Amino acid sequence: MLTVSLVEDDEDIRQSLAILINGANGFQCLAQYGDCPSVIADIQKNTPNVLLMDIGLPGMSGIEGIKIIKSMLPKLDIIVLTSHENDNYVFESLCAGACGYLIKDTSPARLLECIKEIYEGGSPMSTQIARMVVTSFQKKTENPLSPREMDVLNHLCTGRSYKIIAKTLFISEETVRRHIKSIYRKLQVHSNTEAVAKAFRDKLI
Amino acid sequence: MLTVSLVEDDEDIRQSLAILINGANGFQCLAQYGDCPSVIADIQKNTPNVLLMDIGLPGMSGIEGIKIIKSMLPKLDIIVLTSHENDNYVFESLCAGACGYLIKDTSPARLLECIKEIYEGGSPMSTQIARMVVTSFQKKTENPLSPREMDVLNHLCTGRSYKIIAKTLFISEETVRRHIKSIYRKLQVHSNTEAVAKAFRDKLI
DNA sequence: TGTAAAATGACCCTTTTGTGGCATTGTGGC
DNA sequence: GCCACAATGCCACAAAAGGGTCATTTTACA
Repeated sequence: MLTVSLVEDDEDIRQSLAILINGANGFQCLAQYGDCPSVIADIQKNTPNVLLMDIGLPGMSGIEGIKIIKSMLPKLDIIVLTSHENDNYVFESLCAGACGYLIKDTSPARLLECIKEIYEGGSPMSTQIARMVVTSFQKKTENPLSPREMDVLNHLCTGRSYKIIAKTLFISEETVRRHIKSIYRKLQVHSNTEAVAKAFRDKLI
Repeated sequence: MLTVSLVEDDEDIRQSLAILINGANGFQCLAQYGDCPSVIADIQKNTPNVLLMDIGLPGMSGIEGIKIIKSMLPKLDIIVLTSHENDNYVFESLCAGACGYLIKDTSPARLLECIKEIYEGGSPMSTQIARMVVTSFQKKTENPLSPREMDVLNHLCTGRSYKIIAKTLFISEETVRRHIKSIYRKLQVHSNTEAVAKAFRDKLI
């Protein structure tokens, strides 16, 4: 028996979901919650196989809730079920620890299938959402830095000093310094840490 | 008419795929290649809507090939079609620029569906592969750094000097220095750039 | 209640960085 | 051939960071 708990502030939707789950063969709705604090208080006593949660909740945001729940039960599979296919919500939910992301117009049959999928180690999401995720994975094709500057930047990321970088690349320390100045100008930063952080955020490395 | 080109070293498989695609309504196989150099040489003259490629190719690896092709045609949709569901291949392919990842036992009907999906802005992949991608997205739940150390690290990532961090956090510069020493010890690094790089790689921030 | 970890602060000294300006050589595109 | 840009190099000085060693207070947990 696959147990599912629900977090959803809309009474009607919550009831419908519970009926759907309890009516399906092999599924059982373990608990229902209307907000984050209640699920956080109860989830360790009543742990379901899968948690289905809305993120547009009153009070504490669902994203925050996911983070807290995940810190308590790292292995719990959480599916976000929301009405908006907004980019930020998708990324924030997945970063926070959700493993699946569905929009509310998902058909009942597909919803049950997704619950089964996540339980079996999958990550159900629409193919459009998968594209968002994959795209954010990929390195930038337009890179303002020259190949040599990338060399220097890569060495910088491993914590090497200018002196060591110079030796490694067979150039003088002054040239390393020159490349770094150029990197700072192009990335619009003013220190090595900021350059490294920007390089990671912009997916240059 | 949706045009598809193939990169696959196995003559038989390539022929079967071409027959499948040409036989389907609304699909056309534009070109076939047996290795990366040939597709790289020809793809700009004969650009398909979707490129279906194996990555276990003789000579230049498919991953390298994808990088080069993507740098020439950033908007081309590439589906990796491979026999192994190996973690590294998945990540490397997606990082290199592939938008879909299918294993070779995908049914002909599903394959056509996937080609259509990627063309329509989706990212076809199995739900297990989606899980790998999503997992690699998520922040670490075990974080060796204390909350205060995380504060300092976050400021470090924005390129702030110890002096500024001290002012912002209402502590002395010496305490900032102390936290940083502690961060270095825990992350086993010896410079600010290395700490920032490790924090990003370990998904602490 | 004791102990460990977190958070705070200080001093000293060496090394590294950031920034300013200046200059040469090669390479690819128009 | 000219121009932009990448890549190379040098000097000097102020600011920042790294690595020691020292210490106190609070908090959390067994």
